[in-house]
Amino acid sequence: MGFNKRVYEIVRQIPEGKVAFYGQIAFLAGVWRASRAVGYALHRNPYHGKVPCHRVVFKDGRLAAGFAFGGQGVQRQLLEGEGVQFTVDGRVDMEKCCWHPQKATEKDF
DNA sequence: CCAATGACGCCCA
DNA sequence: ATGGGCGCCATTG
Repeated sequence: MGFNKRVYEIVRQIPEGKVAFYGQIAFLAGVWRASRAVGYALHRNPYHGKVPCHRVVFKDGRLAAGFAFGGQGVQRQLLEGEGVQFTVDGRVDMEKCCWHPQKATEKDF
C-alpha cells in the first residue's frame, strides 16, 4: 500500500496555518487524479495522532462535510487555532493558506 | 478477478 | 446558485 503511506507522509508534513486539498495530495503522491483515493486513505487514517488530516480540505477551500472529525465546526476551530484564515463564505482562504510543498515528500516517518 | 465504496473534482441542466 | 451525474483511483470484501 505505497500510495496510502505516501499520502500519510505528505499530509504529515503540512505545517500549521497551512492547508492542502485532496487533489494536491494526490499529485504529490504521484497520481494526479487520485483525489478520491486520498480521501479514502485519510478516512482510514491509522495515524490520526500523527497525521494532521484536518489540514486537508476541498480544492475550493471547503471543509469535509458530515463525517469530519466530529463536525465542520470542530475542524474549522482546529484550523483557526493554527492560524488558518477563513473567508466570510466559511471557507479556508486558499489564497494565503494554500500549502506550498518544500521538497520533501518522503522519509522521516 | 470483479463489484462496491468514498473525507474528490468537474461538467451540465 | 443548486443539484445531479459521471469519471478517477486505491482499498476492501
